[in-house]
Parts: sequence; C-alpha cells; structure tokens
Amino acid sequence: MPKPSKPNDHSHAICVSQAKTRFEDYLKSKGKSLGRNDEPILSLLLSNHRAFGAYEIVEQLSKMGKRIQAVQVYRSLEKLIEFGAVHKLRTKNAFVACFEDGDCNSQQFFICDVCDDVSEIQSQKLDNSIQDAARKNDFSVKLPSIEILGVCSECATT
Amino acid sequence: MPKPSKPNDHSHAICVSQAKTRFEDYLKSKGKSLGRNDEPILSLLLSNHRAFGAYEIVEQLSKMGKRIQAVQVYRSLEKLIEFGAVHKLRTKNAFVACFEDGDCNSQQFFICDVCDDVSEIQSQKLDNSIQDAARKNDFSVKLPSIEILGVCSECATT
DNA sequence: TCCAAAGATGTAATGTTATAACATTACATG
DNA sequence: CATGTAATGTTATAACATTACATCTTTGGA
Repeated sequence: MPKPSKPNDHSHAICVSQAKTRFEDYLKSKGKSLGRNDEPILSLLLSNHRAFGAYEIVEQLSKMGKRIQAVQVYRSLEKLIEFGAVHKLRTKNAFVACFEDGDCNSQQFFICDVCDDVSEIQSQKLDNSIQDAARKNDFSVKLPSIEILGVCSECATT
Repeated sequence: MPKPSKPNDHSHAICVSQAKTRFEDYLKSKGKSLGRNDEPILSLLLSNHRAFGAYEIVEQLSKMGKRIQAVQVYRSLEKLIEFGAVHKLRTKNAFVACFEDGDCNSQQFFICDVCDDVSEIQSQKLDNSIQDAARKNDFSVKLPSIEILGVCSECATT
C-alpha cells in the first residue's frame, strides 16, 4: 500500500476550504448537520487527495485521541457519501473526499497505483460515451462510475 | 442479492461452446492446461452470464459433490483471470466468465442490480474517451476497467 | 527404475472489510 | 418530568481474501 501523496504539490488549503464551504452550504440548505463522529472523519479525508480505508480511518483518529470503532466509521461514511462529501472507491475498498464543485452525477476517478493519489474528473465526453453505450445495450444506468488505475504524472516522472 | 439470470433468453450453449473453444485454443497455444479445480470452476462460471462470489462457488461446487475450499477457489480464479477466461468485478467482489472474442484490453461491464446479469462490451469509443481523458490528466492507464451499475432491459420491462 | 525438484492441491488458521442487532446517550418538545 | 427521535456506543457476525504449511503428483534426469 503506497503511503504519502502530496498535499504540498498544490495549495491544498484552498481545496479544503472550498470543499468545506460548498458542503456547509449544502448542509444548511438541507437543514442537515454533522455529528461528532462525522466531523473528524470528513476532516481527515479532506486533508488529502488520496483514499483512506475504513480501518485506517479508525487508526488515524484513534492516534489523535478519538475513541471510535469501525462500525461507526462506516455509518459516518454512509452519511457523508449520501451527502455527496465523500465517494467510495470500489476498486480499493476505500473512501475519498470529493473536491468537485457541483453534484457528481457521473463519478470518474484516476487512481495512482504508486502513491494512491486520486484525481476526480468530470468529463462530459466520457459520460456521453457511457450513456451512448448504455443506450445501445438497452441498459438503464443508475450511477456512472469509472475508476481507472494507473500511474499519475508525478509518479511517472520520478 | 438477486438470484436467477437468464440462460434461456438466448442460446447459451453457443456462448459456452464458443468461449470454451477459444479458451482451449489459447491454452494449447501457450502450452498451459487447467487443473482439477480449475475445470469445474470455469464450467460453473460459463453456465451463466452473471457474476459469482468466491464463496458461492464453494457452495455450488460442494453441492455438486466436489470437495473444495475458498482458498482453492481464489487460486483457480487467479489463474483463470490471468488466462483471460474470467474477469473480476470489483464493484461486486465477484467473478464472471468472459465470453468475448479477443483479448480484453479494455474491460467494460454493465451490471444489472436486479438480476445480477453482466454484459461485457467492447466499445472502442468508450475506450477512446478514457484514453483521451487520461492524456489530458497526464495519467498513464494500466487496465481500463469500467463497471456500470443499473438495470438491464429484461428487468426494466418486467 | 528411482529420486529429487517443481508445481499443484489440501487444510487450518488468520486477516480484512462490512453489516446486523441491540443498548445507551443526548437533546428537543409537550 | 415524560416522551420521541436521532446519533452514538457495543457486541457479534457475515462476507471476502490471504498466509502458512503439509501433502500429493508430475516429470525430467541420474
């Protein structure tokens, strides 16, 4: 399992504040709020563009002095996913914060095998290709989700 | 978990014989062969276009009188995947036989939430869209794999 | 023929990911 | 204070996957 990822390769603070603001607005508009478990989990996920396993979240939060168990993490994650703040990467059995602007009606991820970094994109063209293929196969798509594994530019040049 | 799937909605015997012939040719060309565990597992998977979980394979084969354990199933599956006879569906943690003609350098699946049926397709356009998006993100793709969940035409009309 | 190496198979145990079932706490409202 | 309800806490277990090691089989050479 790769480790680091690169919060320093860009001004990640901006990513975080944008994502938080957008999400807080969303919560307010829905009259929802986060509980004491949800907050730290979301913060941890937002700290990085990489994916976290549920049990890694337990560990990390435990280290930080928070008492929490796997089942509670899964519960929070379910909620955060429902709220659109987090996505699940099924190829990795792991969870990643969403830094996109709007709703992610089509989820598209590039996942680096080396550093575990996750790039979420929103390619209309890619989505169209999926919808076209689905139409040709009389298939009614629920949630288009693409996870492409490979090597990111950072890791390729190193 | 949905159950049946429809081996009768099409002449599945043709699917099976074609897939088997192609695979046997492949094995011969590589000088490889299947072991006594691999055979029944592949046959089971070929019996249907739906995905099977590893432990379901254990159960089914046990019912048929074959003594086998999970680890052996995983071993065979690994081999069958390497040989291109089987694909793993990561969204489902399950395995499906490949009925495609050539090599599957890009794996594209439509998976029905209702009946568990799996349609594998080979859309060049879809693959191109992925490669384009990857290029734009300086991402070097290893194996393009798409799993689209939704409802198949059969289940939609019922 | 016989042995030894390599590879396939068998078995038990364990690790990892995810959910079910139920108890408790916190807090709002009548 | 009683009652409702949402979140949190706890225990257990289901579902998926791998490790470690023993045993059998095959096969190629001495």
